[in-house]
This record gives sequence, C-alpha cells and structure tokens, in this order.
Amino acid sequence: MKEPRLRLSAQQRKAAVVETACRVFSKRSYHGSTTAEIARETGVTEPVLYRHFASKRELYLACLDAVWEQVRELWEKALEAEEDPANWLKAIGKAYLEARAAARIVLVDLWIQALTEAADDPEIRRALREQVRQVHEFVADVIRGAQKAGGIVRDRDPDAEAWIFISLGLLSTIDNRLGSLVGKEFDDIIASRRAWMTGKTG
Amino acid sequence: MKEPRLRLSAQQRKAAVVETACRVFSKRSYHGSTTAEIARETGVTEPVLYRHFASKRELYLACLDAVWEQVRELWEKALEAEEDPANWLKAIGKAYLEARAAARIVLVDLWIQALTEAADDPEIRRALREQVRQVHEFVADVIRGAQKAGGIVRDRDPDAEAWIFISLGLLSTIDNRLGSLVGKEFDDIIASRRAWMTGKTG
DNA sequence: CTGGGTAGCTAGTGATCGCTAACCTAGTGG
DNA sequence: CCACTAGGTTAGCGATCACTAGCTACCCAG
Repeated sequence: MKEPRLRLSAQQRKAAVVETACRVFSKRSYHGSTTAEIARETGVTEPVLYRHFASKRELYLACLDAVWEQVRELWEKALEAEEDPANWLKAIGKAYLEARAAARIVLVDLWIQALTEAADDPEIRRALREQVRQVHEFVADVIRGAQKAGGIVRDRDPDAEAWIFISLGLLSTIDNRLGSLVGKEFDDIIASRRAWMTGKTG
Repeated sequence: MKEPRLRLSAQQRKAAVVETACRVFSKRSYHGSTTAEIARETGVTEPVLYRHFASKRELYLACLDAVWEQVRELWEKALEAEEDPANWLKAIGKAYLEARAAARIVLVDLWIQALTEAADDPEIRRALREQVRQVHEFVADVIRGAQKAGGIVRDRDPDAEAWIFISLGLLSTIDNRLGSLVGKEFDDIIASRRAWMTGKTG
C-alpha cells in the first residue's frame, strides 16, 4: 500500500500538474508522452490528473497557455529592465535563451511538437495558430516601439522582422535539441541582425 | 478472405512502402503514426512491412534518408537549370516550395517531427543531426559558389547565411501547417534577403 | 462527536499498439 | 510434375495506452 501524498488544495495541485506536464510534453511528442509519466513525475496517481483535466489533450492545451503566459511575463520584465530601445529585441531574445538554458521555459519545444499533432487535431491547430499570432504581435510591437523611440531604423518592416526573430528562435531550439550544430555562428547571426536593425550596416 | 495484392519484386515493394511511409509520417508524429496505417495506405498488410524493415524505427530512418536524397536531386536539377549565380539560392528555395505545394516533398515536416523524438532516441537524433549538417553544407556550398561566380557579395558569411536560409524554411513549413499566418510578408522577407545577399541594399 | 466534501488511492477497463508465428500460393528450374 | 523460393495472407501475441469505478482518509463546519 502506497503512502498518500501531501494533500494540496485543488488549485495548487492543478498548477503542480501543469508545471510537470509542460516539462514532460516538451521532451517527448504528445503521443510519446504518457499520462502515467506525468502523474509519476508530479508525485501523484493518474486519477488525480483526470480530476483536474477532462482529457490528456485538455491538459496539453493548458500547458500551451501556461507556457506562453510565462514567456510573456518574462519578456515584460526584461523590457522594463532595459532602457535603451536599441537593445529591446536583444533583451527579450536573451531572456528567452537564458530561461531555456535554466530549463524553465519550453515554449518553442511545445510548438514544434504541437505542429506534428496539428494535422490531426483542429483544436490544437487553432490554439497553436492563435498563440503564434500573439507572439508575433508581441515581437512586432516591441519593434514598432523601438522604432518610435529611435532604437531601430524606421524603414524596417516590423512584421517581417518579427517573423525573422521567431524563425531564429526556431533555429536555436533545433540547435539546442540536436546538440549545438550551429555553434558560435548563431552569435554572428544575431550580431548581424542587430547591425541591420539599428542601421549600422556597412 | 482478402484478395492477395499485386505481386511486386522485393525492391519495388520496399520503395512503395517507403514512399507511403514518408507521407504518413509527415502528417502525424512518429508515435502518432501507426504501422497499420502505413500498411493500409500502401495497400498491403503489416507483416509485409516487417519483411523489409526490422522495426518501425528502421522504416522511419529509411524515410529520412529517402526524402533528403529526393531533395538533393531536386536541388541539383534546379541549379543546373539556373545560369545566373545571383538566382541560385532563390532557385533551390523555389524548387523546394513548389515540390512541397505539390505534396511531393516533406523534408522539413519530417525534421520537425523527428525533433520531438530525438530526446528519447539517440539513433534518430544522430541521423537527424547528420542530415541537417548535410543540408547546411549543401546550401553553404551553393552560397560559396555564387560568391565565386560573382552572384553574391563576398563579405557575407556563407555558413551563417545558410542557417538563415534553413530557418526560413522552418518558418515556411510552420506557416504551411498552420494555414498561412505569415502570408504575403514571407515574399517580402525573401526579397529583402535577396537584396542583402546581392548587395543591393540601400 | 459527527457527517459531508474533497483530495487521494487501488485496481482495473477496453482499445490499440508494434510485432510475429504459421500458413498460402503464384511463379520457376530441373 | 514436383519441389523450392518468395511475396503475400490470417490471426493473434504481450505490452501499453488513456481513462474510470469505487474505495479511503483527511479536514472542517455544526
């Protein structure tokens, strides 16, 4: 007979489950991750998951939301701490990479894996699509703000540049998962983009 | 009792299985795709798969190889058909996008999904890593060739630019799967990159 | 002291997964 | 005409999946 775990309030337990599930989902694929593993890593049994979420997919969608909320807060703090508009993009990029290195944030990892399920599952596709749109809007707004404040030259297209920012995040995630293929060239790319954005290109 | 299917030689049947498997794997995730579905879509029964491949994973790795081989041939033909070195990058990019639109090529789709399995499976990670490296090398070589031929300005870093080319391919694939979020801005991005590479930036 | 609400558990369910043993049968060479 | 090879099949294996019925134990209100 198993010792009953520490009794938490429903809210606390639900948050704990989501946190664990984000970590588990970000490692394997949706179908590759099992509810049994999420429960075990959380330190509870499976029925506890189903007390808080109607299905595995609903838990997954909750993870998507939770992680983007986390990233948004991280970025807002990073922007507050950075005064020079020329460094705003760099600040949120750096904040994301540092948080990922500390294994706290798994946004793009969840995206990549959600993509492989999106073909089957209209609900996941819709959620992912909306989230990507929000992230793009956030980044584009940062760029627009930096342009108004004089940190980025005006004739760069904020929407287009935001997409490039995101696609470099994708590249970085792949590099991270495959074990540093890009290497130091990634820093060169970032430096080159920064020069381009601030108008210091030869 | 089921009518026995058309009898093919081992080589023909194996090729047919790989072709079907590529299509099936590229839609769903590795764990989400079933050997039953691959068999059914091929028009045979499951044991036939296992006559040609020792396991589902071995079939998957064969798909990875086959698709990259396909893309490589496609790109080599596209390069032969394009005389102006300034258009070489555009040529292979366009060739890839057109082939994908015709649902013939699924390279990046397989990558994205292989990534979600790479954490678990060292063999998939190794294969994917090697393939990404080869694609990067191919693209970087195209850029170096174009530089020598005078189509691309010399002080662009071929390795860095090749990574950007790849990351835009990632973005395009995501856009394709989510149903055109980026839209016409993608063309703007490509045009902007081309101007940058050919030195016609203001 | 007690009874209801709730957070947790045990012990499964049917479905489906990757995979295989055993058999069938169309060709082919002697 | 027979034996053998090789590309098929049927039927079903054990394992594992998402999910659940039903019990227990703790906490707090009355």
